[in-house]
Amino acid sequence: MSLSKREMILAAALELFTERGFQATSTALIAKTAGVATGTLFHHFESKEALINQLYLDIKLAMATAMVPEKSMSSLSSVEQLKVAAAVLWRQALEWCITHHKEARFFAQYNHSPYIDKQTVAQAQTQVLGFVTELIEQGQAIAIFKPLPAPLLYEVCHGLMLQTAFFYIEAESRPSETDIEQTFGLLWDALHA
Amino acid sequence: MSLSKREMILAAALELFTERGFQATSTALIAKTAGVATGTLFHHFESKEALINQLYLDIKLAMATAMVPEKSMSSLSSVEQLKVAAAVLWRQALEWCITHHKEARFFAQYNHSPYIDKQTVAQAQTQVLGFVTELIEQGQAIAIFKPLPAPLLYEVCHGLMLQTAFFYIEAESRPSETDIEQTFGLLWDALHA
Amino acid sequence: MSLSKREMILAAALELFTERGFQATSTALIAKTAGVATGTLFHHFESKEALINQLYLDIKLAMATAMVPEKSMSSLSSVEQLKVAAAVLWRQALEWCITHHKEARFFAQYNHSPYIDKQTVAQAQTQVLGFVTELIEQGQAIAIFKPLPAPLLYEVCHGLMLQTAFFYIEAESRPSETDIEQTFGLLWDALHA
Amino acid sequence: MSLSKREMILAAALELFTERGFQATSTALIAKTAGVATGTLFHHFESKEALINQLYLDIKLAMATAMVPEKSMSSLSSVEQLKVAAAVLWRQALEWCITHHKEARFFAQYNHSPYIDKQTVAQAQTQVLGFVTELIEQGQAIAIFKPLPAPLLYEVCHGLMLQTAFFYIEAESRPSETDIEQTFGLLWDALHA
DNA sequence: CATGAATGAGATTTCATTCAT
DNA sequence: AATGAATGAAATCTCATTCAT
Repeated sequence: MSLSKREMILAAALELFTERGFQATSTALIAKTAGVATGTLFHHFESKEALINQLYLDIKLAMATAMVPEKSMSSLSSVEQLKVAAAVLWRQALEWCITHHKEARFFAQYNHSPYIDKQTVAQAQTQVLGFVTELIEQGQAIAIFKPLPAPLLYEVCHGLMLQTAFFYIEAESRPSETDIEQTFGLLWDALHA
Repeated sequence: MSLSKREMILAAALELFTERGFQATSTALIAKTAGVATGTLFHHFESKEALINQLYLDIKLAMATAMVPEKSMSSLSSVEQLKVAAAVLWRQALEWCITHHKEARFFAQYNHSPYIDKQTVAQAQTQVLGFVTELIEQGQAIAIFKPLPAPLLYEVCHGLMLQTAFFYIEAESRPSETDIEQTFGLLWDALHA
Repeated sequence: MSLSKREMILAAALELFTERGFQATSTALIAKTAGVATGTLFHHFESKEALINQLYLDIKLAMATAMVPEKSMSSLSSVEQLKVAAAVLWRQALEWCITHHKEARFFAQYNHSPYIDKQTVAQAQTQVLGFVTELIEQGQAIAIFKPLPAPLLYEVCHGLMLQTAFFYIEAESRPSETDIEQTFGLLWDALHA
Repeated sequence: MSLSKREMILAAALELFTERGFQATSTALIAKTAGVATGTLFHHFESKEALINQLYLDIKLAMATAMVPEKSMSSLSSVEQLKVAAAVLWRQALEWCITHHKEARFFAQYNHSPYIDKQTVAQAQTQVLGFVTELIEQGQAIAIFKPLPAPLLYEVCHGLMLQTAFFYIEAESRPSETDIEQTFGLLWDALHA
């Protein structure tokens, strides 16, 4: 068996939650799809909600791993450096979303859903995607980003990226090179002081 | 009684859906909160889903009424005119959201929820908030907005506004005059070619 | 329909709880036996526990009604009066138990069970069977009963009666006149100073 | 490790069964509390029911050992001898219950519970506590005890003792010397012809 | 002896909706 | 229009027990 039962449950849940929604997916169906007994699901996850929260963290982590910059964001001191770093993150995020259809749809649907604990969201924001906040604060430090609250700008970045990715996924098309540059412009211009 | 039973049901549903979520709110609780019998709810609305869709339309309409410009957007030909018109819409929308707490939370939660029919969303977008799309197309016509797909830009406008409003609501604070201008900048700069 | 659905549920629950035990009786079986839908049970009783507590109170009340003395116990001043009153209660209680098989078994099984709230037991003891406590205190007032705590003596009365009734029920026999007198002796002699 | 795993399982079961009830205590919880794996419990006991029956027997045996008279009860021929012997048993039983809190609660709860086999109860009554029945029959032989069925009187002894012990345990107090004598009077007077 | 992941039948409870009054 | 008792399918979660390691 290449995947552990736990992993098969998570995979089945991702598939079903994005295609049918959280409430419309029964735990029995998840278990059946994963090829395990219903009890097994509850052996690995305390509840259906615990399962979706774990899924959220796992996916955020996978996305962050795909985006993660090699150098710390706190050493960027020129506008050019910052813009290049931001553009790289934007491209990585968009491309990951496009090659990870289900995961992107999952975010689009569950990013602000009541099923995900605020605690889980906060954990993802600070621990997993902390480098985005770092970049924002760095940009504000050298006064090229608008002096709005950093958490608001973080949400703006996140929201714009997801909206853009979701737009192409829904349209079942892919952004061209130009689209990527243009849509990055949405973000950069929005942030720029 | 100043409010009809139908109106009391809608008010109770708004309160409960935003505070507890759609699924966590039973029709029995809505009826009890509204002070009517369970059967009465189904006299006025065909189903629980019909109820939330009606609520969505009602609220969108109320918000649009508060924002609605006096002149058509299609007659704007200069950058200045467009920017002023857009700024007015931004301010009106934000202020309405801040004085209509529950309604704003409702949008933040249900704007992309599976409980709202795509048909209802489309109806709101074209009939009720058509002037926003008009403004976007006008701006693209005179080449001051980025030449990205108009529906994508519509979503960007909507998303940024809700995110901003929700940020202040969650923080239980109010945006200052400067905040309003600065956050409008997020939108305007994002759109600007 | 001679019995309301609520009453049919209570009757079915009494039958099944005494024959199969609380845990071994599913709510589905109770509903089926009562000839109603499962949901109906939960329309009338908040939970399975609420059902058994209600049953407990109902039965206690029925037993008390069968035993209830015409005069207040607090006016008994001579030993003879007290003994006669006590003997009458003993006989009434035993006879009620013998003509109410199921109910008596129910008490024997659930009187000190964890499924019955302490609150429910207390309510039965003070409100429903208060006259027993009255008799005990009256006997202590004229110093013919042992000066032990009244609640302890109440438990002794109750326990001896149930044990005796249960003994005959289990043996599937009935106490003779002499048995009733002799067993009353167990109680009276125990209490007597 | 001073206690074998088997003993730790029994100790955990006693604790949990008395505090939470038989059904509300899962085998997984017993194992966890005992610090062993779930499977281990089933190596030592065939089933959850076998476990509680073993516990019942162990505790009955421990109590009997603490009460056990040095001489056989069948050689008592005078009222005085009998009364002294009975009083000793009463005191021993009460004191054991008071210094063995959990065990006493266990009896109060499970003495007539459906989880304990009738066979187990019978075994305890004849083999372990046979001397009580012996004493009763001896008293009836010399006509100082009421001529009621011996098993009924055995139940009366047992019931009165447990009720008394439980009363003090619940009240979190201890019986004084006088209380012990007075409560022994409850039993002796009840039995006395 | 010991482990603990896996099982799957079964339990309680919920809830949108209907309909006789 | 208004009521609220009744429905019964379906959902989540539990748990005693097994067995491969």
